[in-house]
Amino acid sequence: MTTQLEKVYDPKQVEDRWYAYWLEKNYFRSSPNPDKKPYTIVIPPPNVTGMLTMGHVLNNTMQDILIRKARMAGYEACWVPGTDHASIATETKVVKMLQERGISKDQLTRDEFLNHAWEWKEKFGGIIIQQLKKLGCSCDWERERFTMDEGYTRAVLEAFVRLYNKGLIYRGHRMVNWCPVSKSAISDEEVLYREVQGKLWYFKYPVADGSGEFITVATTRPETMLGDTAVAVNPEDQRFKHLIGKTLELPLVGRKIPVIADQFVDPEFGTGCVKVTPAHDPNDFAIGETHGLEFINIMQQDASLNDNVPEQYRGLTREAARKAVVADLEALGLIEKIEDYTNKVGYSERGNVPIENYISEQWFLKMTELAQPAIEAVKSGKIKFHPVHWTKTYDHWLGNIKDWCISRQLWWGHRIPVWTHNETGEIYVAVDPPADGENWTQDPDVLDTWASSWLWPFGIQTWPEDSEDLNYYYPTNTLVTGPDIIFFWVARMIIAGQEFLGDIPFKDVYFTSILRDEQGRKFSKSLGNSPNPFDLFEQYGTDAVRFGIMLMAPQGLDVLFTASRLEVGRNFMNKLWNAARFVQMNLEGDVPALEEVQWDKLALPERWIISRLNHAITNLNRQMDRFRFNEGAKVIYDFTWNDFCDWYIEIAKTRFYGDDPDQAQIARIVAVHVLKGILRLLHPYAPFITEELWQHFRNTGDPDLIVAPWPQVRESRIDDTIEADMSVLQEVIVAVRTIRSRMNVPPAKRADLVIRGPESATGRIAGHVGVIKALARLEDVNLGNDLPKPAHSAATVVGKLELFVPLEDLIDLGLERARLEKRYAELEGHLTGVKNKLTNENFIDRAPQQVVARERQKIDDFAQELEKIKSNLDMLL
RNA sequence: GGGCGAUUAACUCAGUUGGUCAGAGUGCCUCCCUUACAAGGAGGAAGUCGGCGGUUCAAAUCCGUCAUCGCCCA
Repeated sequence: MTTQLEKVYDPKQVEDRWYAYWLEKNYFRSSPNPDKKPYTIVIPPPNVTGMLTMGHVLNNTMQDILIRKARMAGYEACWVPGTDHASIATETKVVKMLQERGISKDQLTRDEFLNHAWEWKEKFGGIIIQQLKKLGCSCDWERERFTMDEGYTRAVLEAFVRLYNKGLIYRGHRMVNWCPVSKSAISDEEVLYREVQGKLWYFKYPVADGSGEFITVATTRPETMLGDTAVAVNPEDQRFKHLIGKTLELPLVGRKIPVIADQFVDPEFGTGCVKVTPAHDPNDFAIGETHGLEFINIMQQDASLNDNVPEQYRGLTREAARKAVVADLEALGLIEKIEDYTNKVGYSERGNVPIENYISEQWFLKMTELAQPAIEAVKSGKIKFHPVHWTKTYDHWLGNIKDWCISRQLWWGHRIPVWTHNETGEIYVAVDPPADGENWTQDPDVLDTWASSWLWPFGIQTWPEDSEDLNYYYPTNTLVTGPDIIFFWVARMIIAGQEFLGDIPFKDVYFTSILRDEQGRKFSKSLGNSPNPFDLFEQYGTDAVRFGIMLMAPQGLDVLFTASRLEVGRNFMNKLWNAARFVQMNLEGDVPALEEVQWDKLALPERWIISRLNHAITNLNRQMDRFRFNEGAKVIYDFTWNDFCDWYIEIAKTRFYGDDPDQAQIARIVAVHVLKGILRLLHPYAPFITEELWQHFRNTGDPDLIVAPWPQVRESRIDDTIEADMSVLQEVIVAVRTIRSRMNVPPAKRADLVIRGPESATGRIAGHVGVIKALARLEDVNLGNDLPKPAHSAATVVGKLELFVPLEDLIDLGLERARLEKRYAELEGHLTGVKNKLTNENFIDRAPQQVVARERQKIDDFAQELEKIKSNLDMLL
């Protein structure tokens, strides 16, 4: 028991101090302990260039909750942090930084560029790690990893070599998604499709037989016609059968191209004739292969036109080329019409420009075979998804998986470990370069970043070397991540775990909500609608932000985030603070543990609050076990605010200020016991304030809260009879308060109360008249079997009890009648409903006995209350 | 085109294997600066559980269908 608490909780005084203390005490540190079960989480490694967003706050708070609870519950809790190197994003930033210094990437050698990149990473990378510390994350920072660390890099290369040796990796000229900004291939998953208002241009291609006949094709991309090598029609299409096999002359280019027949062509679309550009469209690529067409690449890496087009178009951007082609065809009278057309265009996720379909030589990973164990792992329930519906999305993707393009034409990343002999052309694939390096040339490409982060759950350990850590911590327990990377990362990690370790990487996957603003728009940099977490920490306190966002994150739905909703969190922290402050004000010296008090000395309210506490522990455990972070927060909130503050503390006041020192001491013991229980339960959600308060209440020998034991449920302390009795007491108090309020009795005025009812009912509350008096602000309270209704009194019914509050001349008969009539009408409604049920023979026959009995009981209760209300109503007339 | 999800009070959400008078927070109304907290306390009003149909003794809950909104895939 140290110094008095301030009147208002001030997070700034508290947060950094405790974080530093925990670090100093090494509480986040984990090492294999054979006496404990491990509980492991690997952080979804944020981008090394990244800054903390509200999405990170949501996601990492959940991980911290899980890990802190596990630590308290006696697991060897280990949360491994780290960052990933984010090939494209980082390289883009470094290129931009160099540009600002007047350096272009082309002027630099690869090594020079990488030196700049590392320098940049050392200077700016990892800001987000510091930010996670502000959030309170209890990661084992000594285990922090970066995907381009030396050990991790070896793991990535090892994985490549193993897959290559199994024949699962191949190199080939394929059509890939090409980002003209980063001048690199990207995977299917990195392409985002957007609806674009475009045009459909109808071009006339002349038949090269001098007949003057034309074929009209429709296209959304005029500039690609410079690379056309055929026109295709459906073989069944009567309109064009006669043209199949004929030759066309491609306008502007003059190339002779055939008319071919292919089932693929949809006669309904456009004109039923399609231009075929095998080098720049995936469908046309397939047609080109079937029909042995010429593949003419007309673009350079930045999507400007190359030398395979007529001179006047060379070097034009695709946009300029489109204008030029349309204008030139127009001039030749070869445009039949132009229509408005909405289509979906693939955009590069990083470059934010339309991608090109581009043929180039790339490395691919065969996925079909690898996917099978991953499908099985989830189907069999070895890995559980929360919410479960994501399994369908997962199954569908893996069931239709295509080969993965894993090479990127970048420098920042893991360089593909393949060397070609300068003379013999021999291929060498290994983690380490060939001994006679000068005779070999290494593949210039780097691996897709996801082809390194898919190893994360074991790449952070010593893999491929075996070790105690790897064996102890793998498989990990829970992965918390966003559903937007279910394919990019989650599915691939499962594949990698099965492939390289023969075991799943984690047992549970929790998919977080996606954060949106009030209008339902995703938070994004470009919209500028994303709040800065640090402003929120400043404004509300970190605990309040953590708790508030947990409270507002629904299951499997997006979060409509508004900062003002964090007020609930702030208010709650302040409420807790003041409850603790009040308890502390009433303590005298050390408070013994609850266990040292004889149980039968505890009165109804004390037994009740302890029963409620045990309920709260049970409910919180249950909600946490099923990853209902929002429901868990609510359990703590409701128990603390409603049961503890609104009821127990108010009752404790009667003990503290009463004349029975034994009861006062018991109330102190119970209040401290419950408060410490709350602090323990809340700690994972709100680590700072709880640790601070704990230090004011800890007894000698208590550990720090972060490592204090998680509360155990004591089944024997959950007592339904006690809870039922207490709820009668509460109902009586609320009923009197309602009468007072309705009858406009001033709060300061003490009223009297007569309680009439059978001994069986009055006996249960007779010992608690003091509590009723204090909480309902009463002077005299009389209980009895056949007390008369006092004159001029308001009446109400609680169960078998009739309550009368004498109001002398204050009573407003109109108000009282209205109040009783309302209740009367309600009861009649319920009674009719129940009667209808009970006169239904089918119900009596088929519903379970208990249900029927319950309805019979209800009919009695309603009828009795109705009777009492009616008689009181009659007396008013 | 295929799939997934949502629709419950003015707003944001709970509602477990179908069975108390459908709940909470915010907001709203009334009263109160009562010796923990006005970031508070007490009380109150507020719902055709998206529509229609079905199963059942009984449906917010299960089934079908339609509507609206959102997401993913093609």
